[in-house]
Amino acid sequence: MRVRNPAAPRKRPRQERSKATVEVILEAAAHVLVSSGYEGTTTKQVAERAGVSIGSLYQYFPSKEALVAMLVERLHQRALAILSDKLVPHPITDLEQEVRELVRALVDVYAVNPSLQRVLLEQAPRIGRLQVVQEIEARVESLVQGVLSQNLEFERPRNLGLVVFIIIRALRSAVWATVVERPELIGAPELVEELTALALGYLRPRRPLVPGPVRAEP
Amino acid sequence: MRVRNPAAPRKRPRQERSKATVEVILEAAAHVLVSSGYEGTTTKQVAERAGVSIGSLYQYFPSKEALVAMLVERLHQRALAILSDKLVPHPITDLEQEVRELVRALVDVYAVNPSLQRVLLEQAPRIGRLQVVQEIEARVESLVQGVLSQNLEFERPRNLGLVVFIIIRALRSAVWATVVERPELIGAPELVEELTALALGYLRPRRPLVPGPVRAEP
Amino acid sequence: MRVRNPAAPRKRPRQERSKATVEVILEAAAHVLVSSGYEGTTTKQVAERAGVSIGSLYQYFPSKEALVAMLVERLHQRALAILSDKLVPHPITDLEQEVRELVRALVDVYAVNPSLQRVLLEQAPRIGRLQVVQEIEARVESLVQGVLSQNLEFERPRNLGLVVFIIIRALRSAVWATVVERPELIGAPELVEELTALALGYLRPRRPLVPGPVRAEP
Amino acid sequence: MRVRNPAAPRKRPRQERSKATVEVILEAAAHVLVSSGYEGTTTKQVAERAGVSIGSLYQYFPSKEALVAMLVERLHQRALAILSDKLVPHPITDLEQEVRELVRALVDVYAVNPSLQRVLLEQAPRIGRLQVVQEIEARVESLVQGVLSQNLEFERPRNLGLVVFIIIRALRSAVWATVVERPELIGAPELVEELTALALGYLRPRRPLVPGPVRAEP
DNA sequence: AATGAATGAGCATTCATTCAT
DNA sequence: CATGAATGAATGCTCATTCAT
Repeated sequence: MRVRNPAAPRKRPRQERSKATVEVILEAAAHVLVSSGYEGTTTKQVAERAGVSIGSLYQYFPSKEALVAMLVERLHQRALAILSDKLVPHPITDLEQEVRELVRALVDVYAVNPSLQRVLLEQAPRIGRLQVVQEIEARVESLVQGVLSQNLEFERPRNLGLVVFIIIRALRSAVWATVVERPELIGAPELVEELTALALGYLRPRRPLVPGPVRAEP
Repeated sequence: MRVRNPAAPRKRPRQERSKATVEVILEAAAHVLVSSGYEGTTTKQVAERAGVSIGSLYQYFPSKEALVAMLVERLHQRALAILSDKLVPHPITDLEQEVRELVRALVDVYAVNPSLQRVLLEQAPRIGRLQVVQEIEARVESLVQGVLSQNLEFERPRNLGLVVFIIIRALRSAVWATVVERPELIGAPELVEELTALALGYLRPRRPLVPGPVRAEP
Repeated sequence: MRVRNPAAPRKRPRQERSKATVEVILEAAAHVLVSSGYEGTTTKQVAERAGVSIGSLYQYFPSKEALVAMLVERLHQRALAILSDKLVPHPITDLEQEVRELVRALVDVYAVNPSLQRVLLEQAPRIGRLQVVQEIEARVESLVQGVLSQNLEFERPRNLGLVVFIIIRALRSAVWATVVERPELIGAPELVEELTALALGYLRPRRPLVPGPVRAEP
Repeated sequence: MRVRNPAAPRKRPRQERSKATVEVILEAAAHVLVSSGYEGTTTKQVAERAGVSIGSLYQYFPSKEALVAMLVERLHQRALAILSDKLVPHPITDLEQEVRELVRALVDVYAVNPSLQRVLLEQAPRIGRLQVVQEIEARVESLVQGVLSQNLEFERPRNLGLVVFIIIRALRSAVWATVVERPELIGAPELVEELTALALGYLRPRRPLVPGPVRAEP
């Protein structure tokens, strides 16, 4: 009766050689996943590309799933680190500027190895729906809702939950699509401006959030 | 040894019985794909569910890939049919109403058998990137651009291509996410209103597109 | 979730070709099991020896275990058929003759392909402890006990259950050992005589079971 | 590529520490063999349970087979030690008593760690047919034959070799079966009596072996 | 000696596809 | 045209064994 959780790394490597091997395997896995997709990726391919034996791969990752799970976990830890700073509840003094920065952070998150993210998030079965992922999704949503609820007032009654749901999906997908289909736009100020306009135009608060010179358009 | 293009249907069935068999196989394939995912689907399962022999399946589809490709093609043809009506170049008299209807059409497109669309669009490797699909994508984009370029004038200079790219991705993903994650909202007028607001807020033309009473908010 | 019983044959072959394939596979399996032992037997070896592809083997037997289980079942069905006739409860008129015949039947059972029986009964994990086997063991024991309890009277009080347990093991192992270690003795009347003497000497009833000429030794 | 005889221990440990390590490994091996069977036992498991590295295990045993062989050898040496005392050729004065003691010795031999004996004798491939084992088998057989030939006279002409062969197998298997299937009977005087009866009833000499009071039953 | 990371042949099993009937 | 038996390359994974440290 082997009941080990197949998505847990087999051992925490302590020695240098081990750590290096783990890294080399993870890098190879990322590469192969990108070029072959989840199902198309074989542990043998990964081992070969990593320049280690198939046995070594299984020394550190008890299954193909565990290998991919480790990659997914790393990905999300990085994403969370980038986003959580900006999403700490706080009074907003300049909505436009804050949205702009959030958009920039979002672009940063998705701009790193998007092909890998695609495979990991879309194709990897269940793994993409991992605990960590769910948590982060929910957390981002509630952070955004928290920030908005304390700082916005709409012209008409709106379901804030739905607004948050929509704005997150809209922004994320627009960024995502840009990264995948128009990578040359990454880093262009124009992209950030347009996405900021998308968000602000949608939120469209009743009155300027900051006292200041009257603006033609709130 | 694959020598033929494996994504082309082996024959155009002309006889009634053949046509029926093809339909029955496609239905079975759709069903199995939804319940087992792309890689989890076996041609044998499909043949069994269709009530035909595996040999017959291969009579009509030279490969598993061709079978799935046929399904993808039909999906996109249906989507195109739904959308193209609304996207014929024409002078816009009521932007808000047109956008609302486009949003409704979009919801209609994605609300039909989303589980199947999910499998077909997300999991099926390369097939999702089929020629037909690319063409339809491009066509929708150019239709939207055509409509907008003849009817909109922005407050500030904007890259219309980028605007179209972004608005399409934003709307499409928001609809898609709703279908997948909040299916109970499908059909709710609230959803259509919010998505319409998303689009209009982003486009935000300088002045009302139609002569009429001055509105506080364009 | 595949929960098929792995020891059940995958299909009941109805067609001639199938039946022949099954037989050819079972023969090959028996051969390989004898020469390589249970663990040493690979499905590939079996398929090769049978002259069929590995895929065909799995068409008829869903696992290595199922393949061996089928062999075990056949073995025991044959054994039971041979023994059950002699063990129907009945009044014994000539104990010596009956024991002699039972011994002959026992020799017959174990004389057929003993090497295979050895592998199947000793090495095959759990399979050897299959339902059928347990049932047959118990049935033989109770049949023997039934026959003896109605026909024997001992000089001293004895635990009949233990007597039956011992006599069955002693006889069976002696036969078994002969088959394995002294196969040339199979069929020799001498062997049957000695084994009969072993059984009768152990049972040693108080008085002759049949009226007849006085015998020096009861 | 195995070049050395894989069943020979790699070195004769001379130092205390080495000897202790060997013992600890053997104990661990015994334990793991019992709980996992021969094929289920991995050298890694054994090393871990022994608290030594896998490298150290291979320092003392060149192969898994050699490790098991050492255990088998020890088992048989112990058995031989127990039995050979009773089997030194000597004039028999009280056959019944001698047989009884031999039976007791036999029970002692098999009653110690029967689970391990089972694995070692039944499952371990070929190892069970080791040279040492064969020798011991033959020696016991000849010892028994020696004792009997000098002390017994049968009513009818019998093949003494066959008699010895049968009685050894019958007794041994009955004891073995008891140990495995009815362990609660080990140590019960009843068991020894029945097995003694089995042996005496089979040998059934023409006349009492010792002068003394006439007995109703030899 | 001791360690444990690394090795890789080998295994049971699956499934898209072919082709004789 | 239909059938389904047959095919066999390919996969994830194990474990006895080696060898650099």
